[in-house]
Parts: sequence; structure tokens; C-alpha cells
Amino acid sequence: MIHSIPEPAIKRLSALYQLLCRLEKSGVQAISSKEIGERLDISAHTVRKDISYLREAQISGARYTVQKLKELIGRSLKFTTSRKACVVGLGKIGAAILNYSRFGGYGFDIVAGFDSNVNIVETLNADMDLFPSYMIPEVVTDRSIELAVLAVPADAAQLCADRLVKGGIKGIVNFSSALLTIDKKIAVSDVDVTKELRVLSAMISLADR
Amino acid sequence: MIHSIPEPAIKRLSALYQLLCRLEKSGVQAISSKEIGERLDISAHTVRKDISYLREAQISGARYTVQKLKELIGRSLKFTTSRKACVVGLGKIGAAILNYSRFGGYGFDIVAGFDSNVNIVETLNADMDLFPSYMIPEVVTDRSIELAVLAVPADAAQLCADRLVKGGIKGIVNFSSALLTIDKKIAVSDVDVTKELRVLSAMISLADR
DNA sequence: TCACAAATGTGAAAAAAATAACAGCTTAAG
DNA sequence: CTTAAGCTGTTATTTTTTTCACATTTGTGA
Ligand SMILES: NC(=O)c1ccc[n+]([C@@H]2O[C@H](COP(=O)([O-])OP(=O)(O)OC[C@H]3O[C@@H](n4cnc5c(N)ncnc54)[C@H](O)[C@@H]3O)[C@@H](O)[C@H]2O)c1
Ligand SMILES: NC(=O)c1ccc[n+]([C@@H]2O[C@H](COP(=O)([O-])OP(=O)(O)OC[C@H]3O[C@@H](n4cnc5c(N)ncnc54)[C@H](O)[C@@H]3O)[C@@H](O)[C@H]2O)c1
Repeated sequence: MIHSIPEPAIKRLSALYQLLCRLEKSGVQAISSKEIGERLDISAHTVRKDISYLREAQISGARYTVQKLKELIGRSLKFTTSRKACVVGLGKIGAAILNYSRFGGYGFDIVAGFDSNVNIVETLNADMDLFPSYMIPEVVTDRSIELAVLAVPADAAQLCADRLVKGGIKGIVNFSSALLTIDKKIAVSDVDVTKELRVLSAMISLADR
Repeated sequence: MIHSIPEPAIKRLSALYQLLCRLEKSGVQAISSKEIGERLDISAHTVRKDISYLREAQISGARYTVQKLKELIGRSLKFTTSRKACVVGLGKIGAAILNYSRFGGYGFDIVAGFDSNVNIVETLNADMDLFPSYMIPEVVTDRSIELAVLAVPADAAQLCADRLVKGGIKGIVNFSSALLTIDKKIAVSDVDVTKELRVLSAMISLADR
């Protein structure tokens, strides 16, 4: 059964999937757990254990076939079907992400952008449709958007998150430093540069005691 | 002794520090572990446990004094002294971070920017000095820069990281999807939006089985 | 064909982290 | 002053995650 893969394992398997995509493109046919471990900076034990959570053994004894392993992980973690995403807040960060062209190649399709500033909505040059912020619930529902990147100022984050939830969003990448109060069923990933810097700073301090 | 605080605890304490800064500004004097837990979405047990790693008890029985707790964490994790940082790669993401004005208030001082494109170095409008990429080692050393935000294309990331290391950098926030091969002593935090989306995608899939 | 070096898959052991339990202190109200 | 409710600090317990060990399988060269 596939339920209850430890969350750290899910993260490592996601990274492994990306590695396998790259290896496949560059024509590599097979790879061992040891080599994977070196690339991802984790132990070979962990690599094999993570793969074993997927409960679908490949041929034991032989190195992993890149293509087959990629398919196995993709199927298990549902990376196969492309998911629709949107960007909320089209300032510096939001606009950069909106126009980042490489998401498509990885199975994400940014189909809408939102901002409260009508001027931005009307003038920003983008390949997808842009809407004013109040239309979030409607558009998210109508277009079956599952993921959102939230790049608004901290004090607007909760309001926008609520609108996304109303529209039925399933996951949010939150760039603001606001801590969202949100239904547990919705997956949230916080990307706070200030916090990252602070954690690094602490680790540096504690490292050299 | 302060050594060996679990890494998850360091991250939570960093978040707590930020919360305490905000509370102090808005004039809150005291707060309980229960309230902290609600704000940070962790249990009150965990909050108290994390604080106990710092081995410097406040008055037991009374709620935490915001200011004192902030000072304790700041002193223990060395958030008190401001650290110098730089940005490498002044494209969309890099330029946004370079001009983000709020880092100063949190103890980070962005004192330099680097790009291989001389045109950008010369024309970009910024408050700090900008340099061509080959000068990274020299400038990092001379100005005692400890932290770097790396926002270059994936295929340039390793080269830039090596230059930063040569200059004596201590921590890197890496926005590219490249996996850096780097001395264990240097703290690295990867911020890969594509990977975040993928992890969210996996969690969504596994949640509704 | 056979032997052997090199892999994998997984149950078991160890380590790490989260959670709980509770003794003892604090504050506030009567 | 006394009591009761509420809170912290820390030890104990449980759960989660990582690491290990090894039986078993593959591919290769003589
Ligand atoms: N923009 C996004 O939404 C997004 C999303 C996911 C990941 N990323 C990643 O973040 C990184 C930055 O993204 P971006 O959109 O800002 O890219 P960008 O192309 O706008 O900017 C990259 C900058 O790096 C500079 N550069 C190239 N080689 C360099 C070198 N050797 N030394 C110094 N500078 C160099 C370029 O001149 C350019 O200014 C990339 O790795 C990208 O893949 C971006
Ligand atoms: N730029 C950085 O380097 C940086 C660093 C750390 C954190 N952040 C955080 O990331 C977030 C985005 O940063 P940015 O630099 O792109 O900010 P920005 O100010 O450039 O853009 C914010 C955008 O959000 C829009 N907005 C405001 N309220 C809105 C609402 N209710 N609905 C929809 N859109 C709304 C604004 O019109 C603006 O276009 C902020 O929370 C910021 O604090 C940014």
C-alpha cells in the first residue's frame, strides 16, 4: 500500500524524480543507489529505503533503470498528470514566477495571474489570462486550478489565501512572511527568504560553537 | 550547554524569534506557550521543549516575557549582530531580493551584488555596490560577507558557489535547481519553487489516497 | 558453466524527535 | 493570608525516521 510514506521521504523522492528526469535527458540508462546518494547528498541506505516505500520492486541485484524508476516514482506520487497553477500578487517576485518558462517541462501549467492593482492586471505582458484579485474564487473553481503561488505583501496574504481556499485550491507556496491560518487539508509550503537567512545564520553560529 | 540543538528546533526557534519581534513592536508584554503554539501552528509542548534547549530558564510558572525571550533566543542563536550578505545573479529574482528593503530590520545587510553581465552591473539601480562576477572571492573576503543569495541559472550555480566559497562565505540560499557540491561546513538552503510545487503535488495525491 | 564482485529490498536495531506527564512556581481573587 | 487555576521546565514515554545488516539477485569473465 502506498499510504503513509514519511514526509521526509516524499521530499527526497521528489528530488530524486527531478534527478532522474535530467539523467534520462542526458541519456543515462542505469544508476545505483550509491551514485544517487552521492548526487543527492544522502546515504545509499536512505535511497533504497525511500524507494522501497513505493512497494513495487524492480529487479533486485541490478542497478536501477533510470526510465523505469522515474516512471515508478511518477506513478506513485502522481507526477504524471500536469497540474494547473496560478500566481497571486504580480509584483517583482510574482511577475518573475509568472513568466518563468520552465514549469511546463516539469508538469506544472500556470494558467492565471491575479493582482489587486488593476493597472498591473491590464498592462503586464504575459502569456496567460490575468484577473483582478476578487475573481480568485471564481477562476480557481472554473479552471480547476489546484496549486497557487502567493506573492503578495504579508498583510494581504491571509485574505488571498482565504479566497484561494474558497475556490477549492489544494496547495499553496507562500512567499510572504505571514503565517497562514488555514484548513489542515490544504498543503502549504512557506518560502521565506528572511527566515532562510536567519536559519543559516543560526546554523553558522552553532557550528563554530 | 548550547551545542546540539536539533535542526527542527532551530527552525522553529527562528520562526519564534520573528514572532517575538513583531509582538514586541506591537507592544505585547507577555505570552504563553499555548498562545505561541497557536500562532506558529505547533504544540505548546514543543514550544516549551524548544526553549528548554537554550538552557537558561526564565521564571518558571509565569508566562514568557516577550522581550526577555526574544533576547534569550537572539543571544543563543546569535541574531543580535547584523550579518553582511550579497546577491549573486541580478536577474528577475536576484534584482527583487537586492532591492527588498526589509532585510535590514531583521539583521541582514546586503552590501554587494554580482552578475556576469557587465551591462546589468553598470545600469541596474541599487543602493549598494555592484561588481562583475569574477570579483566575488575578493569582495566577499574584503567586506567580510558571510551570507549569499544565489540566483543564477542552474548551469552557472556551481561556478558561483565555488567563488563564494573561495571568498570564505559561510552560508548560501540557493534559488537555482542545481544541487551544489560543496564543503559540509558551509550551510546551504535550497529554495526551489519547482521542487516545492512538486512536493505539494505529491502530498495532495497521497492525502486523498 | 561457475564463481564472485557488486547490487538491491527489507526486517530489525538505533537514533532522533514529538508528545505527554507532572512537580513546582506564579498570579490573582476572595 | 490562603487557595485555586494556570503556567513553565524537565524527565519519561511514544512515535517517527534513519541507519544497519544480510539474504538474495544480477552481470561478468575465465
Ligand atoms: N524566475 C522564476 O520564477 C524561477 C522559478 C524557479 C527557479 N528559478 C531559478 O532561479 C534562478 C534565477 O532565476 P531568474 O528568473 O532570476 O533568472 P534570470 O535569467 O532572470 O537571471 C539570471 C541572472 O544571472 C546572471 N548570470 C548568469 N551567469 C552568471 C554567472 N556566472 N555569474 C553571475 N551571474 C550570472 C545573468 O546575467 C542574469 O542576470 C535560476 O536558476 C532559475 O532557474 C527561477
Ligand atoms: N522581493 C524580495 O526580495 C522578498 C524577500 C522576502 C520576502 N518577500 C515577500 O514576498 C512577497 C512578494 O514580494 P514582492 O517583492 O514581489 O512584492 P511587491 O510589492 O513587488 O508585489 C506585491 C504585489 O502584490 C499585489 N497585491 C497587494 N495586495 C493584493 C491583494 N489583496 N490581492 C492581490 N494582489 C495584491 C500588489 O499590487 C503587488 O503587485 C511579499 O510578501 C514580500 O514580503 C519578498
